[in-house]
Amino acid sequence: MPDDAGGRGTSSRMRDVAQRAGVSPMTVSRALRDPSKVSEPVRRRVEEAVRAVGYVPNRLAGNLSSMRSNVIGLIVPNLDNSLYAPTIQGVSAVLRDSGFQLMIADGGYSMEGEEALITAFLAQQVAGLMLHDTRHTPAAVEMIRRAGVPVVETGTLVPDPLDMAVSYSNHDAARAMVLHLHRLGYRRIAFVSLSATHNDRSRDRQRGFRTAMGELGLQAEPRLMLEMPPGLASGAEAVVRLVQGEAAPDAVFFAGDVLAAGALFECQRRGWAVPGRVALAAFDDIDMLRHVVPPITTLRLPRAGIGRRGAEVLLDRIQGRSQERVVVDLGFEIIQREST
Amino acid sequence: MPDDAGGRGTSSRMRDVAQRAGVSPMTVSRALRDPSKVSEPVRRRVEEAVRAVGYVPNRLAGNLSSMRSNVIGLIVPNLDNSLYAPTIQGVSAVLRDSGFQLMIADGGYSMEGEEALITAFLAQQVAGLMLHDTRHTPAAVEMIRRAGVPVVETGTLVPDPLDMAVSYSNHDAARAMVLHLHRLGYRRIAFVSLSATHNDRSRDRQRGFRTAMGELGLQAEPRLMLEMPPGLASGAEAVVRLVQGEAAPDAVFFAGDVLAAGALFECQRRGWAVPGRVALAAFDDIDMLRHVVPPITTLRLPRAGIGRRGAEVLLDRIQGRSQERVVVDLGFEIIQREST
DNA sequence: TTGTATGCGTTATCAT
DNA sequence: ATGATAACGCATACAA
Repeated sequence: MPDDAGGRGTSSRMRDVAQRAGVSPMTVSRALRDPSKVSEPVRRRVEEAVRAVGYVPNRLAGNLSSMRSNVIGLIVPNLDNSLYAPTIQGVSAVLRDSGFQLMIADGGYSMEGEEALITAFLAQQVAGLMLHDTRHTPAAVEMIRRAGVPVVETGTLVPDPLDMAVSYSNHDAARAMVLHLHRLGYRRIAFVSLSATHNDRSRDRQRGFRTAMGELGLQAEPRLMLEMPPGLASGAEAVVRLVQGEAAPDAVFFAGDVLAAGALFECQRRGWAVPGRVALAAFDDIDMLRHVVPPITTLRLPRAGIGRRGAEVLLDRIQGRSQERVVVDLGFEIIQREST
Repeated sequence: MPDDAGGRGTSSRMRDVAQRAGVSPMTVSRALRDPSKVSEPVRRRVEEAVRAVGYVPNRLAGNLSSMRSNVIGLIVPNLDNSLYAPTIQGVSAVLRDSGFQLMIADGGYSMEGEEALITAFLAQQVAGLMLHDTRHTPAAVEMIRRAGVPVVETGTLVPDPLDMAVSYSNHDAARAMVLHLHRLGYRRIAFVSLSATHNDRSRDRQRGFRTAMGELGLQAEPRLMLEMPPGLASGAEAVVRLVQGEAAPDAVFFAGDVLAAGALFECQRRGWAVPGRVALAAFDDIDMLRHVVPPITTLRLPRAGIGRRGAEVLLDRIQGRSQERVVVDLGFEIIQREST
């Protein structure tokens, strides 16, 4: 239907614009990047020529020539999961009017996967990196160091970030929820999380749980600590196993929103009163947890803020507004609802 | 902590590798891109030199020189919403081992926003574009045509795609659900969707609803057709307004999973039997709908498949395996559950 | 204010 | 099988 006969379009270059405007390519370059550096009539002629030939600058060439880059690379463990949507959205919002573009990939919960992506992103000459994971292969660390690109780690607050960090403490958040449950009167508190093997967030949350239980002089019984695969069904299975087990807990703390929701739905199906039969608490405040019956007590994490602030500190460094290697703790909130 | 004294790292170039291996840069280039074109000993020396200097190729320079690109641009209306997560994941999975990178941005439900992003992506010299929206500004269409980049539109099946299309028919899906509800015995069917003004999917679903009602000889009463903002709360509000209105429906079809879930939770709160007092049907099968009580009847859409297949047809064209301008209908399924 | 020469790091092309 | 040379499209540095 288009009249290009199926062939590849032939995009115009700066030279074409220059000819049409009766100036040199260099003047076109200036007129486009800093109009104030060019006389008014020339500026107008260039603008007109740009429109006339439908000129779209080639940023590859521009970036190569200027030794700069307008691309930010973001690596998350997983894209299927909606968990990172708010973070990505936050990054995207900050980048939108900055002239920077966002390159995204998922590393699949493996350090090797992440390393491959870091290589690819560095090859792409990204101006900065945002990494959700906080554990990396030595090779990845070495590459990043050599390349000298600014990096923000966002998954959890670590004592020794690669470069910068913007996050919250998974350890402290988990600990805080346990203390909260204790204040509410719960004593036999169970903990359900995803596997900690390949996930530093889960690991930190487990540690936080143990820390709190220790502080309270309570037992962190192995029978009451479960690791489950992701998904609503896992939450359902976990709550059944715990409540019907020998050492039934009075509260179950799920280190994941989806797990908690799955557990609640299972309780609804079985007619188990929440929190009468068992109290439920979650980690991460997705909208759903507020609307289910009963609404679920949870931790509100700064997901979108991490994206926004992360992108901001990265741009600050890239654009030379700051040399600092900041570490930002965006904190968390406990949202007490009717499930506890 | 790193010993680079805070300075930008100085990455090695092909020339450095070449010197170390005692060959010309051109030989290094060949050794890296097509090892079979180089002698065995040279290949080994190059590999060793690459490792020794920690060489990471500069794909910007490579792309510029070869007039090719290894970047795919994806524009979705929204990133906050988890709706597009499976699609993005599908694209990402196909691209993972292809050597292509994914650039993502959100256009914010506006054609102007999309146009700006298309410009930015073309400036970035993307090899192909995936657009979720199927309506575009004339300027955007013209730019794409001139650039000659392959494009896949994924939001809904349209009669005249820009280039290629991989999707399902929102119209047919909505129609099918209405016919399904009718077969189940429902006659007063209400329809709740997002605003159709800036969303071609919503518009198609509304049309599908009207088509079906017409075919059934039923009234598509304006009182029973609501447009709501997104969110669980909207679904709750909608179901209350409808059920407590003068013309209470026996079934409400929500053109959105979140709206339907919000409605169900509201029914739970009010003790309204579902489907006794009112039946609920949804559009889009998120995991949650299967686990709530009662599970909600819905349409299963090929979200991930759209991402996968879309990326595949794009790569086929980019890599010259196909010249065809395919249009792929991935269909949909009705999932009958207990809410209807 | 504008233009000229040169280079960014790689690959295409043509030689050897 | 390997190398020399010339682009790719633009921006830096300097000259006019």
